[in-house]
Amino acid sequence: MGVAERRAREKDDLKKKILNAAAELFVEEGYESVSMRKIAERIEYAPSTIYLHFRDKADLVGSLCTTTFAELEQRLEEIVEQGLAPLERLRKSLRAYIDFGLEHPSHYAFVFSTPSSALQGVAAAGQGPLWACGMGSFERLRMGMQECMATGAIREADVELVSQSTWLMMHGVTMGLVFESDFPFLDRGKLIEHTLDRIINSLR
Amino acid sequence: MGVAERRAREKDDLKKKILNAAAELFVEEGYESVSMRKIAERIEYAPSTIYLHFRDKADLVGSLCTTTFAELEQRLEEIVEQGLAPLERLRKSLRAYIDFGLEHPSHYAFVFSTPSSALQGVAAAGQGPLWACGMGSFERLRMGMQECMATGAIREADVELVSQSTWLMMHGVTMGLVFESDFPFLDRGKLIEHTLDRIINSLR
Amino acid sequence: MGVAERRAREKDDLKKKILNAAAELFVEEGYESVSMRKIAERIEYAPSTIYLHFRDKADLVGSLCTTTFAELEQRLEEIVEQGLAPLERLRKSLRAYIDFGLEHPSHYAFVFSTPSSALQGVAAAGQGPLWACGMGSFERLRMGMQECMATGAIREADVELVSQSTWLMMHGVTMGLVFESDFPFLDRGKLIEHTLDRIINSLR
Amino acid sequence: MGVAERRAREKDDLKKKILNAAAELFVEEGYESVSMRKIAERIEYAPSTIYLHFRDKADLVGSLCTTTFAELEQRLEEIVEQGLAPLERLRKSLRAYIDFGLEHPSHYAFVFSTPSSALQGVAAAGQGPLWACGMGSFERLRMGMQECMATGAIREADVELVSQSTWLMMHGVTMGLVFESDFPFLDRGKLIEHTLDRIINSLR
DNA sequence: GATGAATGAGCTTTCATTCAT
DNA sequence: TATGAATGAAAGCTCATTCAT
Repeated sequence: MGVAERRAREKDDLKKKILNAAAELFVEEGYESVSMRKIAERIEYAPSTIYLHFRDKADLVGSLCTTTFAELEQRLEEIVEQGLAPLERLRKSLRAYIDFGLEHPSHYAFVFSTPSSALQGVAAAGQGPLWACGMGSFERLRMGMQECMATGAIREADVELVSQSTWLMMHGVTMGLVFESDFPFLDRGKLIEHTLDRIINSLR
Repeated sequence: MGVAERRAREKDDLKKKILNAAAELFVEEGYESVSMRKIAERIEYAPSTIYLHFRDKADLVGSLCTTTFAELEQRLEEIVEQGLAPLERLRKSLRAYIDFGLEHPSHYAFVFSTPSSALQGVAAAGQGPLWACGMGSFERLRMGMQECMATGAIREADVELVSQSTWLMMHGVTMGLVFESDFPFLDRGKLIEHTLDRIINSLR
Repeated sequence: MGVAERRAREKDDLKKKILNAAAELFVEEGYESVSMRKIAERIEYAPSTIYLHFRDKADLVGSLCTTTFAELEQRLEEIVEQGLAPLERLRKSLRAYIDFGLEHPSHYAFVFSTPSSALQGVAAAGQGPLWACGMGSFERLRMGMQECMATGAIREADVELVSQSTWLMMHGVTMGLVFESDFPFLDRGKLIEHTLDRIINSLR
Repeated sequence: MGVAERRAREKDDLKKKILNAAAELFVEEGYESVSMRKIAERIEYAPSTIYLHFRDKADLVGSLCTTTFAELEQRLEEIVEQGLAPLERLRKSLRAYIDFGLEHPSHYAFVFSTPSSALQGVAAAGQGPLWACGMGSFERLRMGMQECMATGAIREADVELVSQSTWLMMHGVTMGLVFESDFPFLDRGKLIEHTLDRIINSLR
């Protein structure tokens, strides 16, 4: 039994290793130029080994997104559980979103900068468009927004409109910092806080 | 002399033809699905002919981006020439930026979501990172911002900080709308205007 | 002892199970589309288990052919035992040969249309060329022929020549019907009987 | 112009070289284990070069059959033009059929021993089942048969039945000699003539 | 005796690129 | 200036096989 458990754990470890290598490569080199071979090379396994853990490339990519955003959702969940005031909770969530992106630049960039046309197979393989796996998190944003309005923390407005608009701006911050990493940005922390201020303030 | 001129003109014509064909394919199918072969086919020349005008694919694509972003700069230039009030001019410029992105989604996405490491050639070919071809436009944004502060149209602040922050948000709107084209966004026009309101208001 | 016996029986059982599964797949999909994996799947064992019973794929397929052609020989044997008149016995044997081919098309085709060079293993594995497993049956044909001549049922002639010639024609009927299964043949039964008439008559 | 002609000739030569290499390999190793790579290797070209001459594997295989049987048909045509007596012409044609097979064992064997299941692509690619390209020759056999009956050279009978039956036997001789090349056949020439005697005699 | 993990060789095909003409 | 022929590298994926457990 101990043996079976260890095996299962090892198997899972390798799966994660593959996912991480894939995410890194996707961002370093762009989705299209990442091959199963390169992933295998990076983890120093034979290409065919990957197929023991993922049905095909689409399956791998699908898993990548799912696992990635599951983690984001969990972080947001944790913030909710802290029982903060609505506006503070909103701000913390936004900040967590950006931080998540900066900590997982590969995953974030992959999900949001892979043209869906390049991923027909992935969608076909199962879960619809890539961004779909981020919907849970978006849902949370919308709820936070609603709550803020309900408690008067921010101005009343079309929740959906405000949420989408907010996400777009947040997305810009994350993508910009993740991708244009060699752009001469000012101190990132300051830049993020300043932008959060603007985003939040424009809600009042 | 007349002969030499005609030749030069013809040479230039073909170069433009190639760029146009590439741009079309680029828009229709995205960077990775554009092949030298397809470009050649579309203009009814042999693939090898392209190499008489461009060192390689990266060179071609690089030219494409430069040319295209030159257009953005020109649009912003035209807005400047309209002699509007600073704030109005700023807003028009921002809107023009987004519109430009939506009209050239492939180019925009390519410039801002292609990791430089995926393009051995483009950078090597000369002009540094891809986003560099957008620097002229960023410059204009900064100038507009400065002018608004100078005339009191917006609050005084660190121009660079405010400009970078603004660009990040603008970038989010553009990238979001360009990339997640099947996300159930509300009416795009309304969404853009609403977000512009927020961005501008948060400057006051 | 009882234990050892049971084990031996079980081992043999699995071997047969493997052969049966292989034969089924063989018939359903043809030699090249049969993979060790598919065989293993069908009997619900791990692929590697097969290697405990057969040296390699060639060995497995070799066994398959041997086993199957042993059945042909047995059928011919049974006909001999029926104690018919020589000519009638000859005809029945010929018919049995064709029927056997039509009932085991994959095996028949495999044995007679697999170039030995494609099977490094089978020959190396032991019994020489694939067709060798049909030699026993050919032997019987020759004996039947001889008997017919001895009893005056057919014209005297070079037994070997007549036997080889007969086999060639028989082989054509079998292979033709087996392989060109979508050729618009007339009623197969009639076609076979007519051809048998010609083959037999040309012996008189 | 001379240049263009030479080029066209060279191109054709290479195409034929590819086809020959393919045919050889198909028979030496069996259809399924022949790869584009192996074909390329044999003619000492890069695999990708083949694709300059054939759209894909199915196209190559299709061409192989077409060209092969075109030659057979032409040989039969030449015999018709010799203006022989019907029965003699029939016999000569049958002999030509066998000789053709023995001279092009690779092509013959390929056409008649490649399971259609292995060739879905080929059929899809165009000309239906592989044997279809031999129909022209079969047609000629039927016509010869009819003529023999009309002139009383052979017994009256169902032309289609007799033709199919004859082809089956002929096919056996050809396939047997081509494929079981290491079987201890008697002198091939004698064996063929003897069998032809039997086939022809059984028509009277 | 049986297995799961892993591998290496192989497959068809596409692509950017070169070079003699 | 323009081309056609050719190439080498790479892609995703499958398979027979091995080996430690």
